[in-house]
Amino acid sequence: MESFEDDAKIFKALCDPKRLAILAQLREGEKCACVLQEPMDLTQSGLSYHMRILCESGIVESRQKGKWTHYRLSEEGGRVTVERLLAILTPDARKGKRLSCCCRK
Amino acid sequence: MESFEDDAKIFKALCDPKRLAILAQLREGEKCACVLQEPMDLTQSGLSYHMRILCESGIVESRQKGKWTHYRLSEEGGRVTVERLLAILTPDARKGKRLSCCCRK
DNA sequence: GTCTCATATCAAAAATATTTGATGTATTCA
DNA sequence: TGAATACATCAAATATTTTTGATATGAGAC
Repeated sequence: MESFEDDAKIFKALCDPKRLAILAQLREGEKCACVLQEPMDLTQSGLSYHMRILCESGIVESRQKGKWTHYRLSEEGGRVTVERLLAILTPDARKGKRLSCCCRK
Repeated sequence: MESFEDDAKIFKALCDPKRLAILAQLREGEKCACVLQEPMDLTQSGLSYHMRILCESGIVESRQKGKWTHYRLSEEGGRVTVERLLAILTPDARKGKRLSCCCRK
């Protein structure tokens, strides 16, 4: 079972507008860091910081080729992310659910 | 079209372990604030802060009943959240995609 | 009406995340 | 080999989020 911290880390990757803008670029296909940085309001080290968060969440994968780093959406990472989201948001069907009663006292 | 900020706000609700723990409680069904707070390491105002973020994201709905506030997962909010996640993570199938070439210079 | 309870809101403090600029490390190219 | 390029990493500055404690609001009980 995933911990709340592990799940939080996945969704942390998605909660920043700049990272979402980066992901939007990656939907078009694999891109290297310099191409990703070009249209964005980010320094080189700023981009590197965000790419690390995206990669550590599992949502993005990277590949070295010579002096370039190429980034792409991870199929597996996306699958896990959707799976975790559904697990978090799907009501529990178990019997004997506690009611919303506040009159315990 | 959703803005990156709007989407970020949705996922911001999911990127904190305490909020994920609250959502886990709500999977069991509707609960009032005092019931939610009981098992958590949160002050009353701390819970209220997190509930606001969850409600503003659309993922949770609230209902007043006398002096109690009852919270529950929003079916519509969940649907929108999954939809946005898929939109963000699904590769773009458009023709003419830019390649990952770094050799522009 | 007054009292208590459940919750929201506010401002200050504390914690965490992001940005920035400098520096380090490979790698390519001359 | 030495210079330039692409990127990562680090520490300090800045910005944002979360926590805390005090106070406000509104409902029900008395």
